[in-house]
Amino acid sequence: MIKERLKDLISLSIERAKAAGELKIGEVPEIVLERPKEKIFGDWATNVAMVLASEAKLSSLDIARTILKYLDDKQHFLTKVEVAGAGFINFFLSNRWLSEVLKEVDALREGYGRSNLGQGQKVQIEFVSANPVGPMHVGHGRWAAVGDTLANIMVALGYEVTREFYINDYGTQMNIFGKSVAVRYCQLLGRDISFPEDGYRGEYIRDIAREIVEDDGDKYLNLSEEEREELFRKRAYVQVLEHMKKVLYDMGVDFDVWFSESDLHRSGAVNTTVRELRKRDNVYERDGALWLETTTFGDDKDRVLIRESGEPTYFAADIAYHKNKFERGFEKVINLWGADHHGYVPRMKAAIKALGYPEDVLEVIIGQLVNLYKGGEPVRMSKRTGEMVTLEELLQEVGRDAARYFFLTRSTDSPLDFDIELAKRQSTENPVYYVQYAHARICSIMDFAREKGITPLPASEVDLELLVHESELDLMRKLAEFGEVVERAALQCTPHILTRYAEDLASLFHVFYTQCRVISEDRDLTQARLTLTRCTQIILRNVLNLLGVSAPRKM
RNA sequence: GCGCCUGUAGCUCAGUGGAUAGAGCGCCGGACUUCGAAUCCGAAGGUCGGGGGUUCAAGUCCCUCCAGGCGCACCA
Repeated sequence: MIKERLKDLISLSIERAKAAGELKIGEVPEIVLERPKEKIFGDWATNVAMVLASEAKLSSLDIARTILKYLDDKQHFLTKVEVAGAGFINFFLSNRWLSEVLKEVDALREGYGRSNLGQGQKVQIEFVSANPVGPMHVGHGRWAAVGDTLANIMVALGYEVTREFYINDYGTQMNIFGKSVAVRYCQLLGRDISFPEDGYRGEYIRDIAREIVEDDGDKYLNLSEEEREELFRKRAYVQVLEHMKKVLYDMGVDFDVWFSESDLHRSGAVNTTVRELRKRDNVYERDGALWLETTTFGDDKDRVLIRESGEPTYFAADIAYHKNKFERGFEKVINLWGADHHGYVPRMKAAIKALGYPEDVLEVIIGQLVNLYKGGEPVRMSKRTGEMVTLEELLQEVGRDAARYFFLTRSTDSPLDFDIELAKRQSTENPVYYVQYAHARICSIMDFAREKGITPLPASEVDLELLVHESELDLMRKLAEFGEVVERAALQCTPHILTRYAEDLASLFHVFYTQCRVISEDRDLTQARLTLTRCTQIILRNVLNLLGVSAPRKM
């Protein structure tokens, strides 16, 4: 890596200056190299002179000049080094290293951008985990896109990733769900009973009931209320779950594990977990309930594990779930939760500590909510009235590529305003089409070359030093950044930076295309530019692939 | 009241403690006899919510205030 070579070069220079008595400092600090925002400041810059200023009791400019004086570029991969601004040292690399980048891209293809950073570390990413009592909303779509993309990125970096969906198929809401379907069923068959106050009022409940009537008629009318509710709960649950799987699959998300909360109760895992917490002496009884002392591990109040009624809480099951995750050997567990659950984080972390696991094996990404708009007007959504736009409808309206891409353009810390009208109306100006257009354009150029009887040569046989135009160099520099961007997206859990990268890359290609003719009479230059074009195509595909967005040949 | 997130161009948002704060959309003006004009070029547009502090350097870190969102269950 060029960056490491530069660092060594700088360290060495500082050592020499020290030895010569021109810099009176202790240890040579960690050399920080950054990519300047402005290319007039070179390919890389370091702030080390400014960092040393106070210690060496010299102006940062003087230090920078001293470092420069002792810099020894034996290999001549630098074309220029300068001191600038408040004491930056800017490094300008020869264009040869950019040619090397093209050769690497061309050789590695879809492997470019991948690495073994993760070293096979076992990571579990739990996301979406929507309650199986109704259709998913657009917020779930955001977590689906973010979680799946993060998983793609981590897989590319050599982590062993499991995508997991936790099914909350237990507890009061499931009972209410069964009851809601049962009441609608009876109503459809002419019984005059009122709908429960806390029931799910969505139209989909009626649809499910109607299907049951169509399939089996009135044969469940004679069952007891309890029997009917239980039967319908199971039947409706399966239907809802299958539907969620289908919608997520249509969105390109394929979970490895669908983990049932009920199983934790059935298998006794919840009881075992509570017993272990008891054994560790972190629980106590009060008001007839069993409490976990989460406050000793950073929570602001203690939490109930077993209710007065003897039923374990959702929290107790969730602790058992996380214990199960660690028992399965995951070294890192990432949960994506909506902002409406952020208050839950300290208690979950506390529970993990209470079980004796280190706190940082669990990382919770809190994603802000999605606000839906239609033509500038907010769309009111309410679970109670059942008035909502489902993820399925959104996908049908705007399409998978646009939906995924849109969900990934913003930081998870920012709420996402999703205007359906806008997304549809702007469909041709949507950034996703901008990026895809660049790819389609490249495909078209490659076809054109073939029609002209030109066979593109491998990068290693092409004179890439011919690529000297500003737009060519800019494009190559952007290609060179890809690996770092992918790594940063993984380490900071910020998949959205990939969409920005994709747009930058597409933009630089469009500029290059406008300013440089790819296929011309100059055979060597044509080959060089075809190589650059092909490498751009490869990276566009790689980044779109990570985002789960298609790279069309034609649009 | 307490906690978390947010506040950056007309709008929607980027911005790993560094140099002249960026992009898309919108608005205005240009560019197709030649590889895809779903493109490109140019112009306009900013007290980075306010005030303190840390630092050689703050949109970024700390404190405080203001505004908005979301939480604060023996619900899930």
